[in-house]
Amino acid sequence: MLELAILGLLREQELHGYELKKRIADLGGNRLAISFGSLYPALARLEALGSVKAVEAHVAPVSIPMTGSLAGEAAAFLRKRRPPVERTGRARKVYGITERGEQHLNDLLADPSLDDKAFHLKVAFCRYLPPAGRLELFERRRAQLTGQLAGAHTSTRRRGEQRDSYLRSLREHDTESIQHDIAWLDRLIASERADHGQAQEEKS
Amino acid sequence: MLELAILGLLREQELHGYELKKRIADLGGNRLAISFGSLYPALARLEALGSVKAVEAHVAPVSIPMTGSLAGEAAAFLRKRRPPVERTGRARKVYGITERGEQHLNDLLADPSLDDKAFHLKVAFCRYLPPAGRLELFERRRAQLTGQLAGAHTSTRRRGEQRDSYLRSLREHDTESIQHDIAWLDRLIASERADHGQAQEEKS
DNA sequence: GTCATCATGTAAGCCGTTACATGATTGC
DNA sequence: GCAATCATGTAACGGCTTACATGATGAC
Repeated sequence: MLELAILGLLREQELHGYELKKRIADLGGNRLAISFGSLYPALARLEALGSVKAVEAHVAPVSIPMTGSLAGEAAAFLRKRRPPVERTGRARKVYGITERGEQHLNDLLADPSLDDKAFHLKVAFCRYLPPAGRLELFERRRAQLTGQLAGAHTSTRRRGEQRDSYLRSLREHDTESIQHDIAWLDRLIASERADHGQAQEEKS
Repeated sequence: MLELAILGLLREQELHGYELKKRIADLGGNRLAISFGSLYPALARLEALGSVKAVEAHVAPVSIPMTGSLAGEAAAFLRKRRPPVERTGRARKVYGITERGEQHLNDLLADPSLDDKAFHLKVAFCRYLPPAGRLELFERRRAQLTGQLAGAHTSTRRRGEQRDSYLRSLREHDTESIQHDIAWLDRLIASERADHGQAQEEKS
């Protein structure tokens, strides 16, 4: 979950831990906020796995031109030349995603777990999935939600349930929320299929 | 969280572990499902704390009349008299809430944490809260959600954000969902205030 | 000169999970 | 007789949190 968020964000741009934390938090209106105590060890883990590696910061708009790719040795040299005292607080470690990391991200996006948080993240990064993978993701989630809706129907009306207006209101609101989610998924699915159809046409 | 669910359910009726698990799961359309590996230790913990105690099952509509309180010794005796071979699978341990447990439940309902799951459970059992506590619960949640909405406004429009239609759609849908939640809370709050007003009138 | 913010990390602990072990009852 | 379901528990492990430790920079 955390790793999905990290890799997804790094895939777009190199970032250091502190910044990653902020981005992850606002990736889901604070619902996905995580602590440093889990972020830094996660980064270390990903680095050990080779999914991520520390790189020189070309963070400030222009610090050293750096025309695109500047291989590992040079980057490492530059990083070591200024351990303390720069222009920033305690030395930042800027991370970038590796090729292995991109594969790792693909794996995480494909994995079948679909709890609320995981699904949110997967949608946030589903642009990195092939169209078929996206469609499958949306449809799996849809099936899951319709299942929950069916469950709500049959489970309703236990003793008490009827008398307690709060519980009744809660269930009603839940049902509406799920239906709202399903309607949204249906729009996503429809537009995905439309794109797919278009792509097919262009091929022929 | 687990303890809140257990105490909330036991406050209404005595139940055994296996049944509790099912009830907890459908208290939130499977979003709150928990495993036995956390349920049974939690029950043991609550029993050790004196919030809950094992009682004789008067589970089948009428088994033994049991006029109200029948103290621990007798209950234990009855329970031990039939370890295997009854009418049920492996001997069930039926739990009931104690007075300490009711206090414990009140404490848990009052505690300030308000993540999605905790809030869901608190609403499910808010009938056990005094009217003022309910109102406070709803309003704290409302404030939290409006905060998230404000955050979404300012954080939008990072690089990429604009171009990625999935991320845009996700944020849009999130915003709608939160607004839907707030509207629901507003109805709850209004009706709570109406009840409160009525209660006040009746007093005078 | 002191406070807020930026920045990285470690250690202890909580709360939950999966996997395993056990066994009785019911229905086919 | 065998599988599904009911029923209770333990052990190992995972992922995240809080609290702590450290320190630099910039603003006032």
